[in-house]
Amino acid sequence: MVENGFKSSFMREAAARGFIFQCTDADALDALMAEKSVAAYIGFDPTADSLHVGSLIQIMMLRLLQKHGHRPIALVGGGTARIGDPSFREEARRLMTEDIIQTNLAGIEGCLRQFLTFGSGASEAALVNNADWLDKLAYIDLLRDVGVHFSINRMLAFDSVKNRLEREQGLTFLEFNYSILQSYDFRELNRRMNVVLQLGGSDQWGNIISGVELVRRTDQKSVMGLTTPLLTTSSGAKMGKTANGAVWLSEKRLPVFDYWQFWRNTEDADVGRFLRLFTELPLEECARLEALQGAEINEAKKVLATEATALCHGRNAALAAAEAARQTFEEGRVAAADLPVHEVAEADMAAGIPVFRLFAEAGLVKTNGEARRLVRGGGARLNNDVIQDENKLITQQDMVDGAIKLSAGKKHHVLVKVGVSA
RNA sequence: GGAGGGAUGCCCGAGUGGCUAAAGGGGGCGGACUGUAAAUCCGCUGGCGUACGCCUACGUUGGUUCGAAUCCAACUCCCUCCA
Repeated sequence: MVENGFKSSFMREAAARGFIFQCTDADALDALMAEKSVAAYIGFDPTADSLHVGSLIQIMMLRLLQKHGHRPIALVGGGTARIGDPSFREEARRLMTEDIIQTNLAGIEGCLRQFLTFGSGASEAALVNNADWLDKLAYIDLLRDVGVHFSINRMLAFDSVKNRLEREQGLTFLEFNYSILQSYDFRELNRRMNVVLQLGGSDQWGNIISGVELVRRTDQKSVMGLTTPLLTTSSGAKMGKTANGAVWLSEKRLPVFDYWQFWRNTEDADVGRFLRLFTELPLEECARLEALQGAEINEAKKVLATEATALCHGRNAALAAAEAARQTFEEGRVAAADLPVHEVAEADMAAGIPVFRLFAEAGLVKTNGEARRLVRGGGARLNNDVIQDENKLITQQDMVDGAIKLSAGKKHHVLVKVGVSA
C-alpha cells in the first residue's frame, strides 16, 4: 500500500488508487472512518435504463466503501430526473415522463446489483429514490425551510451556473432549483439513514457543498463531501464512447465481449490508472503491470479487461470473452465461440439477406447507409474476407460451422446464426 | 415596457436568392503503419434495397419567387443595453 498518511483503510485505499479529487475535510473524514462505519451516498440520474462506464468510477467507490465496512447508498433521482441537472450542459434536458423514469430505475438497480451486495446490514448497500420525499414537498414550506439558506449571489458564482449564463444558453428557474433539491436529498438522507458523506464526480462539487452547508445551517450537523476526478483518456477524449454509443454496463445493451474489448483497447498511458480504479488487483500488481514496456503492455490490458469485466458480468463471462478474443485475434479463427450472436429467422436466411442490411440488423452499424459506406471503405468482412459487393446476398451457403461471422473493422465482430427467437 | 443582436447538421462554426445535403474544424467510423496502443497519413461521415432518383434538414408557422438556410410576416426561445 502506498503511504499517504491516512489512518482509515478506506481513505488509504481510495487515495492510493486515485479516487479522490476534492474533499471538504479529508482529515475529519479519515478520522471518522477510522472510528466507525459510516453511510455515504452517490446520486444517479435515471436518464437511461442502464448505467455506463461514465458512472463506473462512482460505482467502484461504492464498492470500495462496502469492502471497508462502510455503508454505500445509491440514490436514484426519480424526483430530480423531472428537473434535469444544469451542470455543464448545453441546454435544458428533455423532461422525462414518469413511465420512462420507472423503467430506468429498475434497469439501474440491476446494474448496481452487479457490483454491490444489498441488504439492511451496516455495510450492505441500499437503494433509495428521492421521489419518495421530493414528490411530497410543499412549495411554501420548502422556500421557508430551505430557500432562506441559499444565496443567489453564491449560486451564480458556481461554475456550473456561471458557464450556462456566460454562454448564451440561459437557465430556467426549474433547472436552477436542481442544486437546492440535491441539497435537500443530502439532508433527508442524513436524517433518515444517518448518511454523512456525499460522493460524486468533480462536476458535482458545487451541488455537494451546497448540501453540506444546508445540513450545517438547519441541523447544526457536520457532513462531508468527496469528489472523484473527471475521467478522460490520456489523449483527452471523454471516456466511455464506442462505435455505437456509450459503453453500457447492462449486457442487454452491450454484449460482454464488447465490454471486454472496450477495456482491452485502453490506451497505453491509461493502463495503470484504470487498473487501480476499475479492478481490485493489489496495488503492487497494478504497478507491475503498468511498468510493462512496448508490446508487453498488451498483457496488462488483457488482465485489465478480464478483471474489469469480471466485476461487471461475472468471472465466467469475463473468461469466456477473453477466450473469444484470443481465438478471434490471436488465432484468427472464423467462428470463435462466445462472440456476440445475432439470430435471424430461418425463412429470411433461406431467402437471402443483403449484407448491408445484415450489418445493420446485427448492430454493427446503425443504418443501412452506414453499412454501405463500411463496405465501400473496405472495412466490412464476411468470415474474414473483405466484402466487395454491398448488395451481396447472404444465405446458408455462407455458413461456416453453423455461423456467419460479420466484422466491422478489425475489432467488431458478430456471429450470425439461424434461430427460433429471431 | 423600449432598442438592438441571435437561433445552421453529433458539437463548434461559415454561408444573405439558384452551382447548398449546406465551407472549415472537432468528434465518430473505416483504411495504412503498429502492439487489438498512441502519434501520423488517407478516405467516409442525413435517411431510403444502392448509380439514377425520392424523402428529410438550416428555431416554428405562413407568404413572395420558376427557385429560399438565404427575402417578407407572425410566433417561440436566447443574448445585450435602457426602463
